[in-house]
Amino acid sequence: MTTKDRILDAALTLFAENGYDGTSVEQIAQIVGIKAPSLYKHYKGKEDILNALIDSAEVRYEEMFGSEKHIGKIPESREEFIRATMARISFTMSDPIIRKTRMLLVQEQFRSERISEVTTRHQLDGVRRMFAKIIQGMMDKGLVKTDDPTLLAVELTAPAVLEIARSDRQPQYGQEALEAIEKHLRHFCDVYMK
Amino acid sequence: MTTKDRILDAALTLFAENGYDGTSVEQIAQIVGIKAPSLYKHYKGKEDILNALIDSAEVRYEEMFGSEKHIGKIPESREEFIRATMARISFTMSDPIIRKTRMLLVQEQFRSERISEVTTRHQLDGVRRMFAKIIQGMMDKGLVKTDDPTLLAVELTAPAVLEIARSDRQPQYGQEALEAIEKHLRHFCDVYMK
DNA sequence: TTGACAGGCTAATGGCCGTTAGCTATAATA
DNA sequence: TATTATAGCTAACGGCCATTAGCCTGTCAA
Repeated sequence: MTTKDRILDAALTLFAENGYDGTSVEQIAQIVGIKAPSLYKHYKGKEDILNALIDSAEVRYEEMFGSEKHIGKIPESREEFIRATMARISFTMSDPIIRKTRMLLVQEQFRSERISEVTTRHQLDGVRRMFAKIIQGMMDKGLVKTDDPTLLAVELTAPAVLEIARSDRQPQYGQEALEAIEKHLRHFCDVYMK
Repeated sequence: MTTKDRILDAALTLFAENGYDGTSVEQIAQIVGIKAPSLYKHYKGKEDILNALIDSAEVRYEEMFGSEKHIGKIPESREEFIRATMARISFTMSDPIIRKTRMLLVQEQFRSERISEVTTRHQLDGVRRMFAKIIQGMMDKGLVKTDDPTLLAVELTAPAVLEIARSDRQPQYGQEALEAIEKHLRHFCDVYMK
C-alpha cells in the first residue's frame, strides 16, 4: 500500500474514533510512521485528506449501490431471503472500512453540504434503492405481495439502519442488535410475504 | 434567564452547529455577551458545560418519556392517531432545543460512554417505549390488531427517526421528510389497524 | 459602615496545532 | 554519469485555545 493510501487509512480510523477536529495531523502521521510535515508531500492539508476520504466513500457507494451488480440473486424463498439479508447486514455492520466510514459521516454530517448529501445517500437512499430492487424482484416472482417496493424498502431497512447505528456507538450490544434485526426481518416476512 | 443558563443555551447552539471541538469558549462567551474568562465563574471548564448539557438532556428525556404523562389521550380512530402522531413528530422535528440536542448527541455520541447511552435512550428507546404504550392502548381498545406492541413501535418509529435525522442535516428537505413520514404512517395503519 | 462575595474585566501563559521553509538522501531518468 | 523528482527529515512560526491570576465594582448581610 502506498504512503498516500496509508495516510487515508490512518485518517479514517482516527476521524471515526475521535472526529475530524479531535484528530491532529501529528497523530495521523504517527500511525503511518512518518513526521507530520512529510504528510504535506501527499496532501495539501488536513481538509484535503478529509475530502479524499469522502471521495473514496462516494466511490465505494457507487460500487455498492450504483450498479445492479451487488443485488445478487433474487431469493427464492422466505428463509433464503432472511439468510441473505442477515448476511448482508452482518457484513455491513462489521466490515471495518464501511463501519468507520459510517462513523465518520455521522459525526461530520453537519460540516459541509457535501458531507450531508453523501451521508444521506450512503445511509438512506442507497440501502433503500438496493432493497427496493430486491423486493421488486421477489414481487415479480410472486414471493411478496404486490405493493410499492420503495415504501416496503423503507419499512424493511429503517429498523436495521437504526440498530446498526446503535451497535456502532455501543459495540457491546452488537449481538442484541443483530437479534433485533432478525426479529424485525421475520416480522417483515410475516406481513409482506405470501 | 440567569447567565449560567444563557451559557448553556449558547453552548447548545454552537455545539449543535459546529461540534464540541469546533466550538471555542470565546465563541460561547461572545453570544452570552461576556468575556471568555468570566465563563469560569459559572463552570469549571468547557467539558463541564458539555456535561451540564447532557444532564439537562437527560432531565428532558425523563420528562418526556419517563412518566406516563406525555402519552396523552389514546386515539379513538385511525385519523386521530395519524393527526396526533404527525403533530408529535412535527414538534420533535422543529422544536429548537430538541433539535439542537439531537444534533449535539449525534455528533458527540462517540466521545464518551455516557453520551453513547444517552443518545441511544434519547433517540431509540424513549420513542419506542412511548409509542409501544400508545399502541398497547389502541390494542386494548380494539383499534389495532393484537401483536407485540414493542415490535410494532419499532416498525412505526424507525422510518420517522431516520427522516427526522435527514431533515436535521438537510433542512431544505424538511417538507419531503414530513410527507415521507405521513406516507409511512398511513401505510402502518393500513397494515396494523383493523 | 464594613466586609464578603458574586460576577464581571484585562493580561498573560503554556500548549498544541496546522502549515511552511529548507535541507538531504535515494531513486528514476536523460 | 549528471540531473531531477520524490519523499523523508528538522526547525520554526503564527495562531488559536483553554485556562489561570489578579483586579475592580456593585450588592447585600452583619
